[in-house]
Amino acid sequence: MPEGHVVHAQARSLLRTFGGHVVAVDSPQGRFAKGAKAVSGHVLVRTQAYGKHLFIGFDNERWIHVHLGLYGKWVIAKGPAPAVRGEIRLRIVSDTHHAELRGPSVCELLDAAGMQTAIDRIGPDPIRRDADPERAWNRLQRSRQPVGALLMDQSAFAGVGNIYRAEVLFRHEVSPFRPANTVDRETFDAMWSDLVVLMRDGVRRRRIDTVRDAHLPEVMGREPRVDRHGGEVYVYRRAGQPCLVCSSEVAIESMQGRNLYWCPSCQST
DNA sequence: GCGGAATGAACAT
DNA sequence: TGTTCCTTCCGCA
Repeated sequence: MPEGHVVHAQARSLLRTFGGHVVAVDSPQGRFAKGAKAVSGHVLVRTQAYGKHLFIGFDNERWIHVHLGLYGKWVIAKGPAPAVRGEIRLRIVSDTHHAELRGPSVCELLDAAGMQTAIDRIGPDPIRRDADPERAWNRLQRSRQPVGALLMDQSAFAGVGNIYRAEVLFRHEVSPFRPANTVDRETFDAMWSDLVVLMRDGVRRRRIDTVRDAHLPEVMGREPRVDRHGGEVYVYRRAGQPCLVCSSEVAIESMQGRNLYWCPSCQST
């Protein structure tokens, strides 16, 4: 159930754990049996994260492409793999460690060309050093969609999910309903730079903290309010509670099937 | 123990 | 706009 920062952290973790090692790969659940067989016994040589997409590369030029969706989960641990419990789509085992993947929305085998095709569909990712923010700016300028919807579009802002969307809009006092093409360059630049900082920080901490650095003096010194997702936030999942800055009630509304949280007072335009 | 919701996105209608 | 994928966790009996 991750946004992009978790996927990047997992990519690093998988590389640190299995990189350079021959691994046994299987699919106890059976749904990825063919793909697993194609890479099992090979060396896991690299991993890549683009937005919420994870790619695991092997020494036979094959990649496993994983997208966790809403439910997917990795468990990476030391020691031999335990007896199979539940539905394990993909399992990676080395002499010293094992990893189990459950519930992903995507787990497929790709060759180099297939991987490139997949990457081409993904927009710039603020966590990646090679991200080109101009691509995001171009999308923003050309879209009349609400900016709150465009921020969730993975071909425009890769890796941004419901929490980062809500929080970055709050931090820049932008209404989620403002048409994307009315956001000026200065505001976009500020939001992009902020996403770079917040999301990279998320990779390190493995959680989303947007209040931690107290970007607004009004919130300094307040009691931390840690959401059960494991981070400290301004508006995400705080509907009905007072805004940490102005004390108005945080609002909630469904936007394109997802719960959107914002402060109608701080983010009036 | 049960129901609902959840950091997502493709697909049908 | 609604359904589906399919897992985990939480709040509430």
